[in-house]
Parts: sequence; structure tokens; C-alpha cells
Amino acid sequence: MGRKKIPIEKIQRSAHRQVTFSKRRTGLFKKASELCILCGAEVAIVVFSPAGKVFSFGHPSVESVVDRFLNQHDHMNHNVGLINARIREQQQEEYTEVLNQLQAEKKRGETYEQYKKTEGDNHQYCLDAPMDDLGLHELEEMKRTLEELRSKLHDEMRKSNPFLAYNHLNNQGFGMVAPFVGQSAMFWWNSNM
Amino acid sequence: MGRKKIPIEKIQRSAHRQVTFSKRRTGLFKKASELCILCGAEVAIVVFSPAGKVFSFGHPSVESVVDRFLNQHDHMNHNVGLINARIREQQQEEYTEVLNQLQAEKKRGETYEQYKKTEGDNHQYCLDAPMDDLGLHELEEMKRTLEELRSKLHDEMRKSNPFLAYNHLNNQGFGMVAPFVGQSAMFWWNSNM
DNA sequence: TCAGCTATCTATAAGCC
DNA sequence: TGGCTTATAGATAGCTG
Repeated sequence: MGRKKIPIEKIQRSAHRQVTFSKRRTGLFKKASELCILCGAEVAIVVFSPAGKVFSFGHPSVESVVDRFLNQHDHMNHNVGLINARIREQQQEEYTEVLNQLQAEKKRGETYEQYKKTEGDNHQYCLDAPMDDLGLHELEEMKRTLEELRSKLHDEMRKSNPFLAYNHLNNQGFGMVAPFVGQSAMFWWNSNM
Repeated sequence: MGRKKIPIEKIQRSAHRQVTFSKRRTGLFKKASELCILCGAEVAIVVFSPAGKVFSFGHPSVESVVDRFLNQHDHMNHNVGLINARIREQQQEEYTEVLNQLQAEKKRGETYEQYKKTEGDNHQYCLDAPMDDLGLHELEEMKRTLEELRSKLHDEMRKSNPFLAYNHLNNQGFGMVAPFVGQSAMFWWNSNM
């Protein structure tokens, strides 16, 4: 692709190889995200550069997909894996985020604008709204909203109520999205797990 | 790509979506293999179709790459976990004190008993239930439930999956009740707080 | 390193079997 | 389903600043 066709064999020049690695890795992740959006697939990608640097892409997260792959017959591990996966979603490699931002900027408008209009500018989302149809843009926006909200709450709690601030720092409770519950994302916990 | 440009959003027609999924999955794996060959990278990809069918690509193998990924995350996050544990310890004292203050503020009511009856003894709570009427007792019960859950999960994870156990010990996630959000209590978590 | 810039090359959306 | 074909959209190799 590009100015010349190159043979599919190891690129000898190190600098050249590094550039190609970056570009193609980005392209690979973009393709993966499109596959997720277009087809509703779940995808996890882990890439190690020759230098040993790691990059990953995951939807809904690397861990959830990998765990499902490794433990398809173990429901306990599956559920626990999902919990942890959701918790760690925000630790995604920069690529996922950057990619989403890029897409958000490029594709801003259309569906997203409509969606935002109906939601208004209050940046409030109903958490039990159907999630299936939300695309990356919306999810990204929602994530930002949650982060903002969390930040505000954190500050608010600290100055108004030490107990809540404590909870924030210390409680071990789990919040989890249970995507398998149905069309709605719901937050729940259960002591019998 | 192709005859027409299509928007990157979920394809509605099922048959069409299935075709696109197959084609793009093939393309994704091809891109991945080229990345491996051209740049000497290690790549693992796991894909679940909406129907739940799994496909994977790995070089040298999915397992080797995933293992490397998981181990690396363990190491990276280990220290963070230690720090957090210490923070929690330091907050313990304050928590106890403030809890007493909270007790003074909260009133108990029959609502709790009714609520508990309808829920039965399974210790399962639906988080989108109205929370406004929950008093201190209820909150404490919830807290105990969460602590039990955490403990069980911890044990379970330790014996079943060192990686997950790691996650549990170190995750920064939290569940919290946000009484001011509205009539529903919502849980969320965040790995960065 | 790092971000554009195109000329080219590849992937693929629609069709058609 | 699963291949082909073809017209286009998208990815990217080689360069440049």
C-alpha cells in the first residue's frame, strides 16, 4: 500500500520497521473497533512490539474477552472476570482512547449530534438506558461524563462528608455492569456469588 | 469501502451484518499476520461474534501473548495495590469516627423491614431500587453485604485464578451510593480515583 | 521523533452465482 | 453459506518539514 508495494517479509531497516509498526498497529486497532461497532462483536487484541512494549485494544475490554476465551466453561471465573474487566476498562492502552477521540472528532455530527440534542446539554445519562445501540462516540462521551461526575462528587464529598469520602477511598464494594442481563446495563451486586 | 461508503454504526440488517463480520474478521486477521511478519511483533486477537462464536488469531500463539500481557499487568499494578492498602489503613480510624456521626443523622424506619422482606434472605439487592427511604440500618446491611461479597470473591479468586486475585487486591474500583443523583441508587466504579 | 502529504495499493460493499 | 467480481473507500509507503 502506498507509494510502492512491499513484500510481506521482515523489514530489515530498524527505523523503517518501527514506523511501519506504529502505523499498522493503529490501523489494526481501528479495523477492530469498526468490527465491534458494525457487527456488535467483542474483540481483544494484544500486541507486543519487537522491543517488548505492549499495546492492547479491547471491546468491551481485553480482560472480559480474554477471560471469556479462556474460561468459556467456568461461569464463576467468567463473572469475576467481567467484574474486573469492567473495573479496569479505563486502564485501556492509550490507543483505544486516542482512536476513539480521533473517530469522535472525525465523525462528530450525524448520529452523535442528534443523540446529544435529545439528551440536552446537562450531561446526564440514564444508566439503565439501552446500551446496545450506543456507539463508541456515545460510550466515550458517557465515560467522560461519568468521570466528570465522579470528580465533582469526590470533591463534594470530601468537603461535606468525611464518611462518604472514606467510602470512596476505602470501600470494597463492587459495581458492575451486567451486559448479559438484557438490553439494559444495570448495576447490581449479590452477596451469594 | 467498496461500492459505497457505509457509516460506522451498527449494521441493522442481520444477514448483511453477518457477511460484513466474516469479511472484516478475515481482513483483521490478515492485517495482524502482516504486522507479525513485517515487524516481528507478537499479536493475539480474540473475536466473539454477536452469536457468541469465537475466533482467534495468535502469533506465536494466543496463549503465549495473553500470558505475557496478564503477567505484565500484574507487575505493573502490584505497587499501586500496596499503596492503596496503606491508604485504606490510614483511613480506618477516621471511618469509625465518622460512622458514628452518620448514625446520629440517619433515622431508622419500617421501610427497611418491608424492603428486606420483599427481598428475602438471599441478600440480593437491586441497585436501581429507590434508596431514599433506606435508613442507617439498611446502609449498614448493605455495607456488610458488600464486605461479605468482597471476602468471598477474594477467596474464590485466589484459589481459582491468580490473575483475578491480583485484580481484586489491587483494583481501585469502588461502588458507591449516590443519593443525590435521584430516586435510584447507582453504583459505579473507577480505577483511577 | 512526529505529524502531515499523496500516490498507490489493499480491503471491502454490493452484486451475482 | 461461500466464493467471485468490480467499483470505491480506506490504509499506508515513502517523503518532507
